[in-house]
Amino acid sequence: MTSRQIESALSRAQLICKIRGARLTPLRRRVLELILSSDQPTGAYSLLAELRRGRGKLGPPTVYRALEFLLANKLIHKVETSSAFIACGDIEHPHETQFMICDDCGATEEIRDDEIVQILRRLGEGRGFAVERQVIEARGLCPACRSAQR
Amino acid sequence: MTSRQIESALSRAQLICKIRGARLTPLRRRVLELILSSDQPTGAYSLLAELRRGRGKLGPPTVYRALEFLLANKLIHKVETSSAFIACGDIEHPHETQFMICDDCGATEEIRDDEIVQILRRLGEGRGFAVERQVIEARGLCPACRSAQR
DNA sequence: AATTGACTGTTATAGCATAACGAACCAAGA
DNA sequence: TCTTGGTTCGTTATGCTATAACAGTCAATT
Repeated sequence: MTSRQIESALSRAQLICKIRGARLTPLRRRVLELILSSDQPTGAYSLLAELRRGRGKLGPPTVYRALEFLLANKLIHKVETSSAFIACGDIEHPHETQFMICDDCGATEEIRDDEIVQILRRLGEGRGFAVERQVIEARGLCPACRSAQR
Repeated sequence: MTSRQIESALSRAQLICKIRGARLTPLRRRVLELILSSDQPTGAYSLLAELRRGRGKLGPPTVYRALEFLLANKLIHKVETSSAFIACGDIEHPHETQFMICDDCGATEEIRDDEIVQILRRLGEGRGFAVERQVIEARGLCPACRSAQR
């Protein structure tokens, strides 16, 4: 992502928060910026290390609280199988998301397929479950690592 | 699960391992037994505590290695969003699996839908990904906790 | 100025997982 | 039988992920 694109994403996030009455504080904005700046999912402690470069000694709760806010406002997603965080690709339209993750290089692609979301929801309903959140992640090899292996 | 059912499952696991040339040692068998005995997913450290009751002081690697073996032989599944382990419902037929998990009581139901598996695989293929493993978990409220809330 | 509520800082701790090394065990061939 | 090599297990130490609990800060409102 270019720094121009990052600025744009931050501005849009700021606007969305304003509309919702949520406060994208400097700390939260900074964490979002760090996540946007990385094209790979980022771990909480890696973010913490970056934060410390600018703000001195901070504890894990500082970054985890910021992440909690960003997740609640659907500005980022958590990749469960990597315990890492990635910027949401379309913050204007909150959505369930799916990930393809390369076991080799860690490349993580956000995909968005409504059919699979509907099917999983129906599977839940059929059993009386009220599905609140879906975690759908496929692990394997990305195209680049596939060719490299041959 | 009744103790008769547990015995049956253990025998079948033993047979499957024998056929495969895999060794279901006393330790691994004991860990599987503990997992079978619980109808909820069980955490590694909880298993460790149980093991210690019979065998004295043991370290985490002991139980994690046993879990690794049981996972590799598809005798158990890992519930990623709970960091916990649950017995496989059909060890004779290895399969991708999905889970419905209650955020309230932790009840976890293994479901098995081929359609969703195929769709996710195709989503991967369409992007050049070779999908090796699928994690599909729906979190929400189980029927019992739904009624209790009203 | 005082109060309230949200946000952040700080310390401590809990929970999950693996690295590294050595001992015990076991199977297979010399 | 003896050795050899591989697998399994015990043990210690450590690393990574996440949260509890409490104190300080700040802004907006009363």
